[in-house]
Amino acid sequence: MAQATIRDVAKKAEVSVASVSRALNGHTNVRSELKERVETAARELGYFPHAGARSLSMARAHAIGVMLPDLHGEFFSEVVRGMDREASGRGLQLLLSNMHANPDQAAEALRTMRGRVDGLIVMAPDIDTDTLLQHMPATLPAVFINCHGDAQGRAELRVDNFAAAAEMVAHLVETGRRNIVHLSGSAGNREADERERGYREAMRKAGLEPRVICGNFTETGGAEAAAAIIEDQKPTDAVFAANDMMAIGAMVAFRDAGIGVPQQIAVAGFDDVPLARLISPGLTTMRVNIADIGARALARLADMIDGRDDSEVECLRPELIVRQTTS
Amino acid sequence: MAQATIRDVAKKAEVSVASVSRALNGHTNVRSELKERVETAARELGYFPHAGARSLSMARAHAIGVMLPDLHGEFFSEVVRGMDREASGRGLQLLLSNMHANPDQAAEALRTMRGRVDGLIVMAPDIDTDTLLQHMPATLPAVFINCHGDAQGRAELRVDNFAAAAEMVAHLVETGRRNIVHLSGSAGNREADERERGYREAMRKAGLEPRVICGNFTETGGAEAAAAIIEDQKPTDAVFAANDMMAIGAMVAFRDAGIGVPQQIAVAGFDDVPLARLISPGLTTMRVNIADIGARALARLADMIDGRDDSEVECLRPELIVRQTTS
DNA sequence: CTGTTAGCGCTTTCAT
DNA sequence: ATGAAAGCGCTAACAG
Repeated sequence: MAQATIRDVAKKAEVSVASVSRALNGHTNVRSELKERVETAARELGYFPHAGARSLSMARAHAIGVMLPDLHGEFFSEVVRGMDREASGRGLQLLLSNMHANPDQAAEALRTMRGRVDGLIVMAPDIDTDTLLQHMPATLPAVFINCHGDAQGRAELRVDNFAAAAEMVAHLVETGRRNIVHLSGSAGNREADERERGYREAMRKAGLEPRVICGNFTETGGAEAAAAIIEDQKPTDAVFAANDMMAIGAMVAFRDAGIGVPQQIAVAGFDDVPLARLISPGLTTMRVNIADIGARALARLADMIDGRDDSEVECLRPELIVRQTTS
Repeated sequence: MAQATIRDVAKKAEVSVASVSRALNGHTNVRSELKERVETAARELGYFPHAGARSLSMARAHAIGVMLPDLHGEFFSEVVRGMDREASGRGLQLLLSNMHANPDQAAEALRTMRGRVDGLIVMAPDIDTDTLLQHMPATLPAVFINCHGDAQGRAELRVDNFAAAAEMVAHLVETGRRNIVHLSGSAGNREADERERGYREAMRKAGLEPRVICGNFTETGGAEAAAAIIEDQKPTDAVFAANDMMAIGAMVAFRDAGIGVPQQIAVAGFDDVPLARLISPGLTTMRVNIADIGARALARLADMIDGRDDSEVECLRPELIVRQTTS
């Protein structure tokens, strides 16, 4: 036998479907005797309301669509955890869609969200925002995280890579470093560019000469850069890598070459991956609070769904984590 | 203006809604001239089909409900990644629900899944399966992962924690360890219990005295346990933690205390989270292929939804990964 | 307080 | 090949 419907319950309790609906949804205008009869009938039939039908009728899905790229490890779980933190309190569920950097797949996923969710959180650093917007209803509330391109007035959330990188440089300068080399991230990557820009700006402000070595966000790249620095022989007392993995690669390479970290060369990264505090010496880095990004995105989206307009571009500021001290 | 509906498209294209439905869903019995008219109208109106209405009408949601406990980090992302791997190819989306070890919340989450998903994957090590079953439609296909209690003939997937833990202990004994302490997981957690049972059994078999410190699956817990071991001064040459994060916490604590790992104390974990091989020294552990669990659960569920019966209890056996050698 | 009825937006017979 | 109409399971006026 198929699942019991509200009509089956109504028949069994000898009332109308409207009364069943009222009774089960805790409306006050139902005699308690009737309410009890309905509850008994529902229990006996193993009845569960059909959330799909419910949301069609109420024009409210109580779900948020979440589009994420093929994220690895911590990052993925943290961002989802942050969303969940805000969602569960609001009675919202998360409909997940990983899009594997494939625009067609992403478009398809976006389309199938319509009518199942009340809003969308989209994180698609590799896909042009324009393309995405073409595949989602214009009236569907949405928040874009670190998007690529013009969000056309949609709500946005991004990480303030520029300011954060500048803050790191300022910190290094403050602790007496002068010859600070920047290991940049992959060319063309938006985050990498912003971090480099922050570095250059802060160096300029401090009256120091910038020196940039091109990297690629990998541990190996960090090691190679370290080798180049050693080879080069130019005076260097700090390396600021565009992410932690490069920083770690460089740090290990320096250590292997007998260079004291941080005594001779301080090494700083960006992200605060878990490994950053587990390695020794700890890595000074900028903590991007990933869970907060998810939480914030969801909170804003929930507000939009409740009718509050929002087309702001909000910037989350990473936090400086000092783990290398030259005492 | 609200979102365009199929009726708006029909009106604009001057055809019936039935034709619009047929045209847009690629049915063959539509004149191409008409089909084109419909597509144009849809485009001009910015029409996107309402997936919710669609699934009500077709009695098929093309979504899977996923109930997970409040998993930390890697584990969470890996299991979801595995599910996604199988789901996206089948055109299924994942509706996520984290239940925070709270049975009431879990029950509520389960109820709201009815009518939005075609099946359920439930992983709730802390909650009695009986309770869970009471809150889900009897006819809804479901796969239980590592559930706690009698699944009453429902499809099950579990990890052979008992045998795996025993294998780890045997390995430690084989490499000369004798005073092996077990850091247990959260009390009442089924996996934790099974791993402890495997430990005790293997110790008994080896004629060794078991020693268990209660943990909680967290890195901090591991660190605290290590402190207790150091404090305690009882001879200890190996620590087998019920999961990797505790093992890592303990390892770092030992290192900070100047204790050689693995020379003085070998540390072993369970799970093989990605971090386990990045940390130094590497962590000897039991590899639970987490992504595979998710993938397997989803594959079985998809089969059930397609009508294939399944009430099997499938056991996945973790694999020993040796990274610490005492040479 | 309770029942009747008209949708929510779509698919799918059943006619034509 | 196309249209009219009857649902899918529920909620929400609108009457009484």
